[in-house]
Amino acid sequence: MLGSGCECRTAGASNTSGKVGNISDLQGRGSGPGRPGDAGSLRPMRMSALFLRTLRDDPADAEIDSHRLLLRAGCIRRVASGIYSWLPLGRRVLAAVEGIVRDEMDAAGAQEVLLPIAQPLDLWARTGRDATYGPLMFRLADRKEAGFCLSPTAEEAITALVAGEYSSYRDLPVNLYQINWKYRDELRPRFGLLRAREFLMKDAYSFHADTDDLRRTYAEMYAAYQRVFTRCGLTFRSVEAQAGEIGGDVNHEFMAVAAIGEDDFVWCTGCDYAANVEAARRHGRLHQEVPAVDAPVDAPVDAPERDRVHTPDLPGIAGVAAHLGIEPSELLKCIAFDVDGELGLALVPGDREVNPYALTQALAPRSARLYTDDDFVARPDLPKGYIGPDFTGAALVVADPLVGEERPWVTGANEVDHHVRHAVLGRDFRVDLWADLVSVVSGDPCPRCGARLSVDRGIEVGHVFQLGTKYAEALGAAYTDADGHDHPMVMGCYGIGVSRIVTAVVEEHHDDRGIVWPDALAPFAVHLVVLPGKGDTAAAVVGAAEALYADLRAAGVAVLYDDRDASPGVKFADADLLGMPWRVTVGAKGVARGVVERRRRADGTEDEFPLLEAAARLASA
RNA sequence: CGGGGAGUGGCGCAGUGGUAGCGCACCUGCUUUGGGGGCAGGCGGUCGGGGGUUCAAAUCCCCCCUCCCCGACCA
Repeated sequence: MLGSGCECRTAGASNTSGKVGNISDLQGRGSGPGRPGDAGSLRPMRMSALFLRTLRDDPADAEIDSHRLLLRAGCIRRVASGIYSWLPLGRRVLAAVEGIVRDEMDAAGAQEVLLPIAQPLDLWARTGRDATYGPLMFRLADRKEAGFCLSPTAEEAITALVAGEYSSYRDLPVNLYQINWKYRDELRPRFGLLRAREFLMKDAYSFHADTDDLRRTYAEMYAAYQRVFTRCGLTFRSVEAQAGEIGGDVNHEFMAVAAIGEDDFVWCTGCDYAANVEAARRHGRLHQEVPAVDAPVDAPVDAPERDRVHTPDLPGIAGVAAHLGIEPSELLKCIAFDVDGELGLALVPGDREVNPYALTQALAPRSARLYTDDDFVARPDLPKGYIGPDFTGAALVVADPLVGEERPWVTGANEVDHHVRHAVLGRDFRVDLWADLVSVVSGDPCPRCGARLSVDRGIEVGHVFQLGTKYAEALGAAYTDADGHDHPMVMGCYGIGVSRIVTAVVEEHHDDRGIVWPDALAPFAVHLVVLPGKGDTAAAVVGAAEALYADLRAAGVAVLYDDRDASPGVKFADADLLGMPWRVTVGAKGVARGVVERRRRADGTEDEFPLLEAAARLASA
């Protein structure tokens, strides 16, 4: 599985060394000037001059560790809900992530562009997405009342751009990317940078003559993504995702494993199967024995006749189970859905939930969706909470194979405040269609190998799609083939949440004292602390620290020098909070013995160097 | 959008009708110096905004704004 360590790969073009934990990995990081999200090289800095104020107390509105620590460490400050300023330390981390992304995108053959953030709504009308995005888009009007939006993504803009430039199969393929701010007016921004309304995203778009060519680039980008997240120090999994309504066949999400993540994903403990909860399926009985559609099933001989029980004011599974003294799994849950305007019922055991995506998939090409509260209001004959599988108004009954077990069920009586016991498949109710319907839970069998599946939470840090021709057709991105025929270009798109990675990294790499930056992302490689003390030796200690600082600068080491007039406790606490990979202490104790001390933030291990050799040793450590 | 909570100095908080406070941070001085030390003295607040009640409003009433949390198809 994927480890959390930093891959043996340097972060910037000017690196000369590739050893893990090498301070020089931080040298010269950054890219050329003028790009959004480019902080330039990592210059050394005196802490007395750094724009930084650390917070001793936790901000009251920060709920998760990464948000709390990024605020306390002075990396970010909130400006509005879901909108943040990036201060120098945070800015450097963001730039480091950008550098890695840029490095891998360039290596994968993608070319960097920069598209406008302010985009005309007309452009979005051409694909109809101005309507589907709806209030999720920030909208504005210019002085002539022309509509604009702040780009939430850029398929339209890039496709229109390519359509205007390229028209021949000889031009293809081409893969373009940008790193730019994106805007989504989220229903509920939360968790700091995790669900923000303004966020930095790398979005790439590839254009191809055919699907085979798309698949080649898709595979290359997939591999590049794995390198990006590995280099960022994230523990992650790539998972199969549900093909959304946006179009496209194959797509994968990259999930950083995190308890506070907003997305569940499923992975197999026995093979490499992994999928998000929408796309995930368990190994159901469909794979072994599939009852014929509408086939009667023999009832167990000894099943008692079904009988009604009074269950007043108990429209929920848990309440009914408790009332009757049975397990939720003994109940048959009947979920109402709409299929092309008719009522359908989905049957699953009471301890299971219907996966709405699985239902939709099972009934395709018919259009199916679960009932909402409004639907129930429109159907007062349907006793929500007391629906049984034999409800006479149901045009279609779909059941998960878990319902095919030969046993009696407790289920709704189709009458408010009443359930029935001993409802038996084949005798008391029918099933029109068997389909995998339940959401996967931990412990379910893997659909590929049968081993145990596990459900975990993650932060979606990347997503790759094979889009197909939807956008090319809508925006006229076509090419002429060798025979002179026109075809729409086949597209892929590939996103990475750059600012979200920063939060995901802190979630994974911190302790109770502060952030523990991975080497590849740290704002500085070395946090140099001077402890002059009082007395005759103070000047000598400061002199030694100043000399070491100068030498490290000369050696090109990214060093943050805590030259403040503060107590040792304050300096050490701040060093722990800020989380640079190495802390180097020049104090009276050490200087008296002619040494400086070095401490690894990640594990607390310490060692010493002779004062005179310190700069050279640290620069090449 | 529904429910809940909160807006008082940079951060964390107290203050329920009568002169706006505490801790941290910040400034000055002294002291201390290997894990957020001590003493003394300071700077800093339209108490989210508007309206109202009152002799008097951070405090009571009305409206608005902002922020946070939970939920927003599982019967």
